[in-house]
Amino acid sequence: MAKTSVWRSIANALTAEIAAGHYRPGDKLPTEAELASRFGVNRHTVRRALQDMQEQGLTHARRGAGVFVLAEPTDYPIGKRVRFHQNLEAAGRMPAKRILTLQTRPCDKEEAGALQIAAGTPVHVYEGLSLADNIAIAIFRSVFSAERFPGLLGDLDHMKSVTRALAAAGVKDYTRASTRLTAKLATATQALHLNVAEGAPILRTVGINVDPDGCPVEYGHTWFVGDRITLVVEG
Amino acid sequence: MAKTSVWRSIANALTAEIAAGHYRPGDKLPTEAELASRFGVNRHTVRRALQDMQEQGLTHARRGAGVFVLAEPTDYPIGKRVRFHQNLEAAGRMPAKRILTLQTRPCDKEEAGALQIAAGTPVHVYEGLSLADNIAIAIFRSVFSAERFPGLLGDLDHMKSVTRALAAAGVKDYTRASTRLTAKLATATQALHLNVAEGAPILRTVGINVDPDGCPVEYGHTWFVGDRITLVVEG
DNA sequence: AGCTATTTGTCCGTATGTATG
DNA sequence: ACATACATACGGACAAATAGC
Repeated sequence: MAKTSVWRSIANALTAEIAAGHYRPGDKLPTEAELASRFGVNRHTVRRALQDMQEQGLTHARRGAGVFVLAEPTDYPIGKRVRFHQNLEAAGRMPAKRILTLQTRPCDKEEAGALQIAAGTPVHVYEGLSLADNIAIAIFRSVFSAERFPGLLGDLDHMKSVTRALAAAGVKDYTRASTRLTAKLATATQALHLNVAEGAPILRTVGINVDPDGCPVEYGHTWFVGDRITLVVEG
Repeated sequence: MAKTSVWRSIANALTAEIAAGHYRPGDKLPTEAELASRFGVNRHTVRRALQDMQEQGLTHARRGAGVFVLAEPTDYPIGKRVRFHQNLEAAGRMPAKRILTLQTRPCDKEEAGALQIAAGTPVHVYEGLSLADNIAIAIFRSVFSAERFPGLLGDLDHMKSVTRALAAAGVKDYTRASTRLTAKLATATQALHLNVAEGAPILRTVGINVDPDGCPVEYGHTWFVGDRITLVVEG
């Protein structure tokens, strides 16, 4: 059990209050002095917490004015002409893959919506690390319907390939229906696995793969190390 | 001219020394106390600089051991099957565009290589801000050959559209030949324009647009606000 | 316009905790 | 066990930008 520092717990408390809607985007947070008084700490301890939140893009400080909550992230549609067909296995450049977790659990609402299944339905979750030249390149998480693919977990375990495991389950081909790209900052857990600093730039892709009938088969997240990686896309 | 703080100049000095190869990846930097003595500042001022470098993924501190230089960034090719056809004008969702700079200057080596022209050849540089709902979405920079498009600057100025300006110059259609995606951290200038915190996550795309003959016509960079937007790509 | 109080930014100094070697 | 080195927290002081009068 890691003892959490005071500034980190303050950052968590303020983040939770923003998430709960206590402070809305555009709102001004209490002054550093007020927060220091409220939490019973020195102003610098509050500053450290606010700095952390600012690095995560949650807040923004304006000297002389105050600390303000930034706007909620909004999606930005590029349009139908945009195509981003991503298939890491097809790249032929994935020398190593390390399995972090393989488990079956009830899906949450987001996963249910992506896979078009009922919430709470069991799903297989495959989390792992992609390495190239023994350097961590990305963390990925793939979610599949456990009802549709009963034996997928065992196939993934020894095949270590989503494509081949799906092929064994009868899905000969699948295509990327949609991909969303965002830049994020590395969390502590991600930083640990990817061997980067906490707060390092991360390129996150969220995608849905569908079979030839258009039925979703995989809901995948990938977190690439931003500064260590450039996705080179040739059309 | 903005007065740079002491910790920032220290961070710049150390970053330059790493870039110059004075410290190689894996090397241990001098201790905070030694650096404080060398720069004639308090240890906390050095810490602020080291923290900034760590956030950028340049260094990593291990308590009790020291501060170490991380590995150099490397490119990561995905492969030829990957397609990412991006055209912001085709999205139909770019309500506002603000011109930051319009100028003609000699191109550098990188631009020369991308546009397949000789180094030092004059190029038109179009820098601007993309806004949606009066919120800054991205900074872009487009570079064109000035010899091939003599009157482009004026067209860009009043059309405010790359597509229409190129059409006026005889390029009826152009396609994205390649795009490279990277996650970055916002620089001070970018943070200012995009109204985000310095160090906020930035999604950078670097692309080359070619005419139907395959000849490069535009070399473009775009810096999206990572947390404020998600690139939604539908295939 | 100026002026003033407020608020964040920077820098210093000190002390103590915690992990490393 | 010990010295070293980074992590955290406290305190004070002044500068710089902002907001309100």
